[in-house]
Amino acid sequence: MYRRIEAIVRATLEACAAHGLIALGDVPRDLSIEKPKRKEHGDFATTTCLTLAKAARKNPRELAAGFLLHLQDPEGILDAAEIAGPGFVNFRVREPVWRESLKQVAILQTAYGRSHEGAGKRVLVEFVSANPTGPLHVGHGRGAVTGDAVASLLAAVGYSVDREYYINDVGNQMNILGRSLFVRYQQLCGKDVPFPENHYQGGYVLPIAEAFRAKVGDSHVDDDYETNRRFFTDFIKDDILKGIEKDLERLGVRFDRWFSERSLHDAGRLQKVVADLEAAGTITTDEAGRKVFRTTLFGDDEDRVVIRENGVPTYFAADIAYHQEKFERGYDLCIDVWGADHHGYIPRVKAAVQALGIDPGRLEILLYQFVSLVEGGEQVRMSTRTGQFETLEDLLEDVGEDATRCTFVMRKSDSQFEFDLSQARTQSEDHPVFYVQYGHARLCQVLEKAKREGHGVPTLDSVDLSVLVLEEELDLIKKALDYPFVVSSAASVRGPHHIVFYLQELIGLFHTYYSKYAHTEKVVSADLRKTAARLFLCDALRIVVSNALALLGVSAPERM
RNA sequence: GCCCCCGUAGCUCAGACGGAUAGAGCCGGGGAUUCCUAAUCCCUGUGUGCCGCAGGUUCGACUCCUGUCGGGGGCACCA
Repeated sequence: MYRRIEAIVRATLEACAAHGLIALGDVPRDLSIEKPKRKEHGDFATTTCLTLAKAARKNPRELAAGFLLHLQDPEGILDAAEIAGPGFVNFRVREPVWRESLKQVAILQTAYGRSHEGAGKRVLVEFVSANPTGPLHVGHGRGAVTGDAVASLLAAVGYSVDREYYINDVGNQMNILGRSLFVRYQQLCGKDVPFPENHYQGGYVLPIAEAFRAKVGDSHVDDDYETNRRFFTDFIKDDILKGIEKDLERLGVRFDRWFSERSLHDAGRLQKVVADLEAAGTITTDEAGRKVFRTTLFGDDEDRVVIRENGVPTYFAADIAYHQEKFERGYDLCIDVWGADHHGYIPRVKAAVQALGIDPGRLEILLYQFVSLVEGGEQVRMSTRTGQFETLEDLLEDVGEDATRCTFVMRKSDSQFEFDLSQARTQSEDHPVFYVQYGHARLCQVLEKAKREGHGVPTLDSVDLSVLVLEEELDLIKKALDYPFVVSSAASVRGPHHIVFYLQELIGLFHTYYSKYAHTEKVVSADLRKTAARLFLCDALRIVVSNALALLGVSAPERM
């Protein structure tokens, strides 16, 4: 519907230009069709007459009058178009057009809401990518849900999307982790060794040490850790990764690929990319013998070391190679979902991408702000190293998968929010997600009941929607028809939270409708024409809600 | 010191490109169920929401610019 209004406005503007009212060159590409907040202002409104007034050197209202004079509505979908306020033009779409349009939902079914804006483009969303040094905590949950929902949104608007987890399985943290295992293992074997400072103290290491001992016995107690490092790090890393995968699976997050940083090292990609950039002159060797990437050439604050004096590459070096590798795989767009603590890292990665000859616009960094946990008014500090954190698993256990996902996805990712754990646990049954799910269940049960009484959802040709004359019914139709637009705009701003708000509004309208007419104009009644039309409407609503929930990764129960 | 994000109702948050009277949910009070699910609905609440504050741009600013205050985060040869 939005598109049809846009077409009318554009055609009208062209007609205006033909009559010399405005210059065609002044017509913006984006016509700013909006939905008025107030119902009296009609179904759609445009502000183009206000914006064009200046260039046309005309009074906005006068221009709007000219606009109406040349109104192009060949399909005759408009009921009214009028000037309002300083120069708005409000449109009211004919009711039969609205009703008829509802058939789109039934025609498209699960494809309703999808579009082709991203058709032919491949995008890679890389997210979570938490170091495999401990279980996922609540903060990671936000990154996981955000990344997953954004990926789904992009897929819904036609992109071919892959989800990827980058495993930082190289470096000092791995080393410390391996030693944490080693020492715990030694302690289990009865050896009195102190637990080193700054190592992973979390309780989760103990069962891993036990499993390790169960597997290898006491034979490695006296190993020299340094020479046997890989043995320990691999064991604990694999174990932790398995746990991470399990938590994510439970959250409904599945990756197409788990990409190991080590594989980049093993394939010699770091050396290669460094050599290439050296040849290009963007990496130079300094007086101390370090190789430095001159990211300042691309707008970074300072140059960044990629190969240390001792020849060991930095994490950044791996990241350059990783991004190069990602783009080489043929993605048109790469989205990295990072916690806000990494924001300082953006300029150098952008610089790297640019130095590699890739348009930095093809790399998008989506930051999500931290979740600050509050328990009974007290701030809960989180640290993997000290083992103090609320795990994602516990949260899932306490509040459930759907509420957890919804909690994260209903907030704009770049706003910080306070998560009250005690409140989340005690009030989990009041969560907005259930409001929406209940609405879905209610729709299903109405359809179910109708079926039991011999009323199926009518076919497209047989249904007569003209009997849907109640104001609430038209409101519902309009809202349902808004869905594709909501999906596109949510996708373009990478903001899945818009879907949640939309769902609440849609379901709210339905609950109101349902309750208001529970005694008078029920869906299933003796009036067969009304019953058929209303079942058609309910089924359309069910489709919209179910599609939207699927997009968010939240289940759509048929009964509750 | 420099950089990034946030600041909207008592609380948690929306507010798409600058537009008409800035919205939800939660919380408090009252009511609705012989009838498609009451995990729902309806009414209502104290609060004149100085949209953190002060300027600026504009016909018009919660939205854009500058400054300022408050909160969070960053400023590694850690990942």
